[in-house]
Order: sequence, then C-alpha cells, then structure tokens
Amino acid sequence: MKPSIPKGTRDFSAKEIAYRNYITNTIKEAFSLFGFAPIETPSFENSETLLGKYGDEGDRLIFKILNSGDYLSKVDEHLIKSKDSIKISPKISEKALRYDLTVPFARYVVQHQSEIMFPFKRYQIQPVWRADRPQKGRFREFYQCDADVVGSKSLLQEIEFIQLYDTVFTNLKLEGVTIKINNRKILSGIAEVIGEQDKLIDFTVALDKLDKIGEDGVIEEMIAKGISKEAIEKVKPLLHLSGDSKEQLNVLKNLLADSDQGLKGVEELRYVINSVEKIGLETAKLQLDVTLARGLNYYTGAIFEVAAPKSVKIGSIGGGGRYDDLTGIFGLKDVSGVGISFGLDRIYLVLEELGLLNDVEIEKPKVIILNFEEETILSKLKAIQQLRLKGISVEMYPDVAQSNNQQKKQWKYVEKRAIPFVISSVENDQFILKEMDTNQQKLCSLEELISICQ
RNA sequence: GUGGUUGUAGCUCAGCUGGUUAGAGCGCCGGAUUGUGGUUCCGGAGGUCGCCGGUUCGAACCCGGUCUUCCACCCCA
Repeated sequence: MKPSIPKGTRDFSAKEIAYRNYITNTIKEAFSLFGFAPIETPSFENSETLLGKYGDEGDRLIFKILNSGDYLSKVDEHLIKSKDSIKISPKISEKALRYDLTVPFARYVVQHQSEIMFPFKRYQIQPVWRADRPQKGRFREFYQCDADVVGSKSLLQEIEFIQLYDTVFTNLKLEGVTIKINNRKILSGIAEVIGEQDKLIDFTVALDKLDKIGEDGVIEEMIAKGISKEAIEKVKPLLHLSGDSKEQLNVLKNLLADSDQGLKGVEELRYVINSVEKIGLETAKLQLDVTLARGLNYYTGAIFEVAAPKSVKIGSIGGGGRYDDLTGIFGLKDVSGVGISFGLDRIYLVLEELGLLNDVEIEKPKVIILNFEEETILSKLKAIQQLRLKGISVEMYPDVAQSNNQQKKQWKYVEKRAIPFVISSVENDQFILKEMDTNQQKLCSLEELISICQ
C-alpha cells in the first residue's frame, strides 16, 4: 500500500512545527496581554449544534461523522430507497467535526452560563475542518486562533481588537497588513434605503466582490440576483467612494439619512475609527471598506477582515466582527459578543513567502557526542548525564562507527542538523571539543565543557 | 458543487512525432583517498512509468474512466 493522507491535510515536519509554534506563541502572548484566557472545546459536536448556522453552503462543507454500530438498521427502508441524502444523513450521522470556533464557543457560553462571569473573555486555538476543495492557502484541516468577548456591548471592545491585531502583526514583524473595517448596520441601512432589504445577503455578497470583479461585474451580479435597476443606480456612489474615512463616512451619512440603522452604523464606525486614529497603531493600517461584507450571517455590528501585504497573493489572514444574538439560538438572549480570528496557516504562508521565518530557532541539541569507539562509551554517557543535569541539551550518535565512512556519516549528521558543539572523543577525562562555527578545536575538562556550552 | 492542471527511482526532473533489457543529477548504502566530516574517485541497491480498461503487431508516450496534485470560481481562514 502506498502511504497517503486525505487531500487538504498535511504532515508537519519538526521545522514546520517550530515555525508554527513561533506564530501561535506570539498570538497567545498577545491574547493574554489583552486579558484573554484559553478554553478548548471538542473536535466534534452534535450535528444539530453546527447545522444551519453557516447557511446552505456551510452545511454542505461540514464533515459529518457516521454513527457507530449498525447505523443503517434503524433507518426506514423507504427512506433508504429514496436515496435522499439530505433526509437520510441526519438518521445515520448525529455528530460532525467543528467548522469554526465561534459556534462551539456560543454553545459553550450558553451551556456554562452559570459558571461564567460576564463580560467573558476567552481565546481558543484549535483546528477546524471543512469539506472544501483545497487550493492555495485553503486546507480541509486548518487552525483558527479566536479571541472573543461576550456580554458587553461597549465599542471599546472593537477598539481593543484592532489593537490586538496590530500587536500580533507587529510582534511577527509583518508589515503592510491592512485591517479592513465595516459595519453590518451600514449594509442593511443601504439595503433599506434602496428598498431591497430582503435581498440583503445577495446584495452584500455582490458588493464584497468589487475589488475582484470590478464595478461592472458587481452590477451584473446584482442584476442576476434580481436587484432592481433603480436600486443599483442608488448604490453606484458606493462603488467609487474616495477620500479618507472621514469623507467616506460623510458620504454614507447623507446616503443613509432615511435609515436609523444605517446612521447608527455610521456613528459606531466613526467612533471606533476616530479613537483608533487618535491612539495610533504600530504597524497595521486601519481602513474603512464599505464593500466588506463577509459571508457569515450572524454579524450584526462591526465587521473586520485582515488583508495580507499586497505583495502576497492570498485570501484574508483574519476576520471577525460583532454578533448581537449568536447565543440566542441556544436559548440565551441579549448577549452581545465580538471576536476576531487569526488564520494560522495563511499567516504561516505569508511569513514564509516574505522570509520572516528564517531567523526562528529550530529545536536541536546544543552538543553532540560522536561515537567512534566502543571503549569510551561509558565515560561519554557519564558526561552526558552531567551536561543534562546542567540543562544543556546533548545527544550521542547511537551507532559506533566501524569504518572511516561511518565516521564521515556522523560528521555529516552533525552538519545537517547544525549542532553547534561536537565532542569527537575522550582521552583521560579530557574531551576533544569542536565548535562548528569557528572550526576551532580544543581539549577540555568536564567543567570547562559545561561552562563553554552553557 | 463548476472549470482547468498534474502524476516516471527517496527528492528534482529527462524520455524527440508510440518501437528492443526506462535514464540523469542529488540523496542513500558499500569502498578508496582526505590527520576527525565538508574534496575527489570507484562500486551498489532502488521504478510492474498513479490505478483500471481500450486502440495497436507493439504504449511511459494515443483514447476513456478513476484516484491524486496544484490552480481558479463558489465560499472562506
């Protein structure tokens, strides 16, 4: 059998893990700096927890887990003969792999509401699964790093999340990141003003594609979705908004004069953007983007999306927003939440492409002891014990060299792993120590060895 | 879900319009030379050319199907 793994999944080498840990540690540090504490939820949930939360498209992409045992025996025979997958699947599958971290988190909040102190701040770094077709920066198993606050409607949270994004990308030394911000209330306000409330989703999805398919493309798609020509005519000014955020907000304010909701969105955005501008960001740029929609149906206020530096062609590396009633479907009303997510795998690709991972330390021993002759093994093992007691990582090449070639192989092993110190042999309690960087070699005692390598 | 793309030794790839025992470099293993590696040289192992079927006297190369890779759309991190 030829070994293989399912498409869209990956093995990670020691080096890749080192790089990934560097990224997640940077994110974790920032999360706790901002007062978030980690929680974890199971890899799979009851299907009813997940299904219907992400729209039809989302449901299609959820990995369903087949019931164990004789899962067909209890299914009605007519149903099986009907070959109706949608009706049969809930009968044979009651669990599913989580699709994101937000919905399981909402479930968690409701289920543990009596133990939780609100406002509740948590972070979660775990893999999620989607039955998608893989492509660049898109996998079927990937990691999300989410931070959310529930139980506070304060816009200060939005401001803090923007700062959190900025902190992480600053610490990763990633320059040129753009944090795009919009407000769902503005989008529904626009839909209201142009009289197309019921087509809000189609409208926003089309608008979202502006930078991808251009003005004509957006208009074409809106027509295809049945949005009236009058409505589109009213929207047109949006398609070429210009100027700084202040000017853009003023245009929006005029456009949305008849929509209370829309005006509220404008004010919320104005507050957040003004505050952030006054406080200042380290490396990231905050940008108002009225076309920013995001697919998820549960956002109700601010919407965030993080774009990688322009030189890297990849989808968004993070996103988030405010959802006023996510916990409502699980029976807990009026709990507002806001959160953001970092796409670990995409951030990795961006950093790698920009060469920002090259300086990351890879775990390896500091010292290696070569194994050229049987007789000295015991004294070497003793030295190893002493070095390890001092916290110096050290290993010995396991196989004794029987020939010149095998000695050569040991040296090659050292070189390949870039181990800085090599002990080639022991004579009368004196070690022959070679420092690979300088190529200098000297004879030293155990004490000297420890002080050099420490 | 739609469209395209890829698949030859462990890795990177050759293999002209179908023709006898399928090649290279690197790597790997053994050996020689090098004071303890990084040089040079010699030798060796390793592939039913993704899989199934078809066309043909004959296919790695043509056709169909299938799986896989990567990419774009949809959607998204």
